[in-house]
Amino acid sequence: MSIKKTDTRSRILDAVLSLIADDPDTGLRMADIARRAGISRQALYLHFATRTDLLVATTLYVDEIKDVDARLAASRAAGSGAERLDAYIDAWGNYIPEIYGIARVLMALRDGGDAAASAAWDSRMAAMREGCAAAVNALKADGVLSPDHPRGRATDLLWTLLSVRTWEQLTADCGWSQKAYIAHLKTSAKRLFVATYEGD
Amino acid sequence: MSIKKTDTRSRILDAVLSLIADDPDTGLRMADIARRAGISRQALYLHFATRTDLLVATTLYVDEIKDVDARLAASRAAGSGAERLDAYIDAWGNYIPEIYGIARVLMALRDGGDAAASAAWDSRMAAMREGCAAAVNALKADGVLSPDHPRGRATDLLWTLLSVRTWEQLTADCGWSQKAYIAHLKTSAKRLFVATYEGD
DNA sequence: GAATCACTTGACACTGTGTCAATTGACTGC
DNA sequence: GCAGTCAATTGACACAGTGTCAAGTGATTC
Repeated sequence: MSIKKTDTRSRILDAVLSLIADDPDTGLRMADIARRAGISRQALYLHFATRTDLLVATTLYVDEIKDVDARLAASRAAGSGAERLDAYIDAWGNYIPEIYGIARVLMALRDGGDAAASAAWDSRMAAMREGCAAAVNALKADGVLSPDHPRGRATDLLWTLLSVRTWEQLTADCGWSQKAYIAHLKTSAKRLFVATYEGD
Repeated sequence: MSIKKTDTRSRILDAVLSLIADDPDTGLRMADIARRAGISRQALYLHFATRTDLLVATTLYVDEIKDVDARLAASRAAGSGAERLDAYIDAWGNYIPEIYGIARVLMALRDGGDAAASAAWDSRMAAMREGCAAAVNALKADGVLSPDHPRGRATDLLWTLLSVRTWEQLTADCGWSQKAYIAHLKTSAKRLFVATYEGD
C-alpha cells in the first residue's frame, strides 16, 4: 500500500520534470501536472498540500536522483587548494544545467514571497556555499588566498560567482556555451582568489 | 487638460513607488495602487492598459527622475581605462539600490514569462551593458586588458558582475554594506580585467 | 462481507486581472 | 447658458488558477 502511494508520488514528480523539460516556460499549473501524471487534479492534493510543497519536493527529488551530494563531495578529494577550486567549479557548474528547470520555478516562488519555497531554496544554496567555503579554506591553508578579500568575503564572492543567476545570465543572456562558462569561471576564480596565479 | 492627465498619471506612478518603499515584498495589486493614488481601481486602466504596462512605465519614470543617463555618462569622462572602470562601478553600483524596488518587480514579471516586461528590462540592461563595453574598450585602448578573456567575454563578465542579481545576492544574502559592495567590486573588476593591476 | 485506502467526479469559495456600461461633475467653446 | 467632452466613478461580470469539500467507486485486506 505504501508502495502504491510512493509510486503515484514519483509519477507526479516525474510529471513536473517532464513538463519543465518539454517547455521550460510553462506555467506549471496543477491541472497540467495532474494530466501529465495521469491522475485527477484533486489527487495531487492527496500527496502534496500545496503547489509550493509539490515544487519543493520536486527539487529534493532531483537532488536525490542526480546525487548532488556525491558529486560535490568528490571535489573535496583534490590535492591543492587551486585544484580543489577547479574541481568544485566543475562539479557544481556542471550540475546547474541539470537543476535549472526546477530551480527557476523555485526562485520565482521565492521572489514572489513564498516562505516555504524560500526556506527550501536557501537551504540548498547554503549547502552549496559550504563547498565554496571549503575551497576558500583550502586556498588559505596553502597560503595562496589572495589578500584582496578576507576569507568570508572571498566565500561570498565565489558563492555569488557560482550562483544559478550568474550561470543563467552568462549562458542564456550572453550565449556562452556550458564549456566556455566552466572554463572562464575557473580562470576568473583563480585570478580573483589565488594570489600566485599568473595564468595557465 | 493634458496637465490634469499627467498629474494623475504621476500620482499613480508615485503610488507604486511609495508602496514599494513601504513594503518591498508587497504584492502590488492594482487595487492597492489605486487606493494609494486616491483613485478607483478602474481609473488605473484609463492610464495603463495592463499591470505590466504600469510597472514598465514606473521603471522608465524612475530612470527619468533619477537621471541615470547623466550619471552613467559622467563615468565616461575619466582618463585611463582603469579609472573609467572604477567610475562606472561607482555610478552604476550606486544606482542599483535606487531602482532595486521596481527592478525586482520587473524581473519577477520577466521570470514569469511576461514578454513586455522582458523587453523593457532587457532594453535597460542593454544600455547598462554599453557602459561595460565602453570600460572594457578603454582598457583595451590602454593596452592593459587582461589576456584571460577576449573583449566580448570580458564585457559579458563585467556586465554579469554588475547585474542587479549579483548586487542583490551580495547585499541581501551576504549582508554586505553598499560601501563594501562598491569597494570589493572595484578591486575584483581590476583583478579580473586589468593585466597590470597588482593591488592598490 | 465489512473495512480501508487511493482515487474519482463535480461543485464551490476565494483572489486577482481585465472588461463593460451607465453615471457624475467639471471645464471648454460657441 | 447650453452642448460637448473628458476624467473619473460605481457596480457588475468573465476568466483563470488554487485550494476545499462531499459523495461515490473499485480494489485489497482481514
